[in-house]
Amino acid sequence: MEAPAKRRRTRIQIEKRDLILEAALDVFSAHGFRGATVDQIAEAAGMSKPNLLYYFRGKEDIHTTLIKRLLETWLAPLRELDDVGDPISELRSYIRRKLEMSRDFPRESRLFANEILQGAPRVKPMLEGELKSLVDDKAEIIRGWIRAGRIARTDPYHLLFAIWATTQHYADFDVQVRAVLGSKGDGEGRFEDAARFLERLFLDGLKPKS
Amino acid sequence: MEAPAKRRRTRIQIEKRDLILEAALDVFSAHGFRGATVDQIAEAAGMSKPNLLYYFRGKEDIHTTLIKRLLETWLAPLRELDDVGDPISELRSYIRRKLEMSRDFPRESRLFANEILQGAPRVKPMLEGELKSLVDDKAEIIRGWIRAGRIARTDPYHLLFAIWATTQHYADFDVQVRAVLGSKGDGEGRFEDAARFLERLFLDGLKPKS
DNA sequence: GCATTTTTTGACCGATTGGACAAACGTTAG
DNA sequence: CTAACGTTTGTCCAATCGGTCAAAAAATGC
Repeated sequence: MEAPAKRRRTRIQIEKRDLILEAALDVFSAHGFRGATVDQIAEAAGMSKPNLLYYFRGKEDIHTTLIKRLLETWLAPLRELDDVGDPISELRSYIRRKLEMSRDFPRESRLFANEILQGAPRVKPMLEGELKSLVDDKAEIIRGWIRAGRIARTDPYHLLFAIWATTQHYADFDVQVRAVLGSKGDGEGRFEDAARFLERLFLDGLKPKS
Repeated sequence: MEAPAKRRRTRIQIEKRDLILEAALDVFSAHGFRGATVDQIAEAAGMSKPNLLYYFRGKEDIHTTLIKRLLETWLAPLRELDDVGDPISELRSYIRRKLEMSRDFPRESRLFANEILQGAPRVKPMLEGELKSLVDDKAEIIRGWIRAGRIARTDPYHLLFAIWATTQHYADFDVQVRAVLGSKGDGEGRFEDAARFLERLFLDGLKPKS
């Protein structure tokens, strides 16, 4: 039979594809796209290379499938940001969720960082389309908060950039963070310290002047 | 004669080595170490591959030379941070200099980011040694400012992480920043906006409570 | 000038890469 | 049991990789 392109998927096909994507996430996030080899992924998934290529059309196919999946969970926290609640606690929980994602899904963060660093050859359209319009929406919400005097005057876009940068830093630059903190950064305490620090940094500076 | 290992360098050797390093910075920062090929670097430098390999022992040699050079300029701004002046203006100029480096040396920033993302295989010792002790020193200075009540109470390490993350973000995630800002981010105005935003973010939140 | 040294290159090499393929093996429905 | 379909693998291939080498070309010193 033909490779599983558009056809109905078997139970085995679903399981094996998941297994491969899990292994590929390990390898791609650790070595980048060019640095990763199909053999490495196959071995990490516990199967032979031709077997792996029975489930995916090729290296590129695995990578794009992985990134497509990642983007959904990656943008979820931002989607939840809305103006029904208190602005400060909305932003607080957004920062916290982003930091938790760096702690719980560092491989996904590094995979994304790698893609952007290389010039986003495979996701540029999504950045300019879906991401941009989502950010535009949320920036308008934040501007509304500013107009209503509920948070301090600030640039919504650069605010979001700063939140992304600071939270993802703990996943993407993990080696450096650990190296600098030394034994202090060994457990998971560095994430709690970071949470405390970032909350103070962003929120104390965003409260409306009283 | 043998390749230029320890021997005295000719005028041509100095010029060509610089030319190669310049080309290699382009290629490595755009594709990462594994993603870059010696042929690409040679072509970017306008010479044949064997000619390039006459000036450097190999791909690895080019990369380490490049990173060694980069680290000096990269840590310079942090070295200048001392406690002779006003804490707030010291931090302000540190943030500004780091942001200017992202604007003026984005390739260097991406080269470094790439290295860290891959687990810092070539600079881990430097991170745990030189960088850590430098940061420890500066953290002690910041703690002194806090004890003296000259800036607000905060975690010096995570403060530095946040400054690194936010400023380097504009170089490392440049494609994403441009995509989200759209036409607004076309010129160099985004750096001025970022400078204004970051200054407010860090310094308004760090002023001692009055 | 000429001899020596430095620089440049075309041709080549072994290793690794992503991928193709057909044959073998398992599984399942009648 | 058996035919049909799904799964797995050993083997192979062309392309690309980093790097070598000897010989030609250019520069340099006298």
